[in-house]
Amino acid sequence: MKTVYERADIVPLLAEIFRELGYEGASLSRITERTGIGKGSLYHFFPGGKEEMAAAVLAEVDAWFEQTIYRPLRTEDPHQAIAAMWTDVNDYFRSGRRICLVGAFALDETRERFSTAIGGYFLRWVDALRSALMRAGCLQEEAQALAEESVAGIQGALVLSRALDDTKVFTRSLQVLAKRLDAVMR
Amino acid sequence: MKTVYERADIVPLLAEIFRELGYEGASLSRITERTGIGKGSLYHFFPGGKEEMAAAVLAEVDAWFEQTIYRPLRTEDPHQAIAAMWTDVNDYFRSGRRICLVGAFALDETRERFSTAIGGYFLRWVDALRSALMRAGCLQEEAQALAEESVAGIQGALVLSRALDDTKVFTRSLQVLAKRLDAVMR
DNA sequence: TTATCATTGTACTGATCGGTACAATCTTGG
DNA sequence: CCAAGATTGTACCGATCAGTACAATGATAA
Repeated sequence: MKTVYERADIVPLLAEIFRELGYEGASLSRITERTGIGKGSLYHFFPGGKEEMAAAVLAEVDAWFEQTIYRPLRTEDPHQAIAAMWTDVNDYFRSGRRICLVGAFALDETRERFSTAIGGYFLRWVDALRSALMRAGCLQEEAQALAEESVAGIQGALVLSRALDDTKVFTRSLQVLAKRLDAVMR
Repeated sequence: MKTVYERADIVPLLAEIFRELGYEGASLSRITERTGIGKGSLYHFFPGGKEEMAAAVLAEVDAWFEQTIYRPLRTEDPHQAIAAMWTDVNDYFRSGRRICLVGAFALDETRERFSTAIGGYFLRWVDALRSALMRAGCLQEEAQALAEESVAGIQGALVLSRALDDTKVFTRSLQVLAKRLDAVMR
């Protein structure tokens, strides 16, 4: 018996493991144990080993946000795009039960390994949100501050809701942040 | 030649290492390498091994916040205590160059190990801040929401400023959060 | 001084780490 | 069908992991 995978099927499984265990905590044996995928397959699709696996996960996360969140913020109706962002983010992070892999990597030495990917993810999120806010009537400085506050607020809500083990903290935080943006968009 | 330590001298060194490397990333060999303290000494003071070391670090962090931040928020003049909180937090986290160990532990599986310590740290922070806000004239619900938003905002600012590698993001975020509290305290 | 006890450096253990080698198995195109 | 290449399971590698054992060294008090 032999199960055959594609690289595209493996990346989401890896993502969940890195999310739960962190980069250092995700050992090859725990990856094979949780996914049922042997080392042979893993090193066939990711010859660069664990670092390439994590890089692939980061790239997929980035692509999802780029397509689902950033691009609409930059190009579509700002009110609609921002409203969609709040609901998409709440769904994506499963009301705080799921963490932001990029944010978690930013906190420990893993940051050094993936600094450009991590920096780009947050830089483009803030930029895209600022763009939407400016098109909705905000001045540049105010839009920049609000965008930073929103993105940071999401990350902080993930930390706090997980620490308190309370998904309501996350959902409520998102509502507060959303209302703040609504208040300045005219 | 033999250097003699006390447990109280070791804990801050361990704290810095866990902060930079995370719980899984902080191996015994890297601890001895960075601190110059041998395994003999470490297991003499912390017979429970790495887990006891991390628990001691968490306890010291908690004690520092309890004494420096939480207690003043609960018992002293709320305006002064809140103002002191912002400056103390900015100093403690070195304008975002230093991370919150408790917040970082909350994000990966390390949370399971120390869930009560992690939950207590954030619960008491939010409670203390809410207490100060209520004494300053806030209604309970508003005070609770603002306290959660402030604590989460600090954690998020740490993530974002580290991801963007920009201490100004952290300091500016703290100023924005501080002004929001000032605005509702009358 | 000497006896006692706390503290430390070093050598060691078995387990697990990330990674490699490679033959066996599957899929696919001719 | 068969050949070629893609994919996988398993055994293995040296390095490092957390933790233990213990003798040597330091401080302390009688």
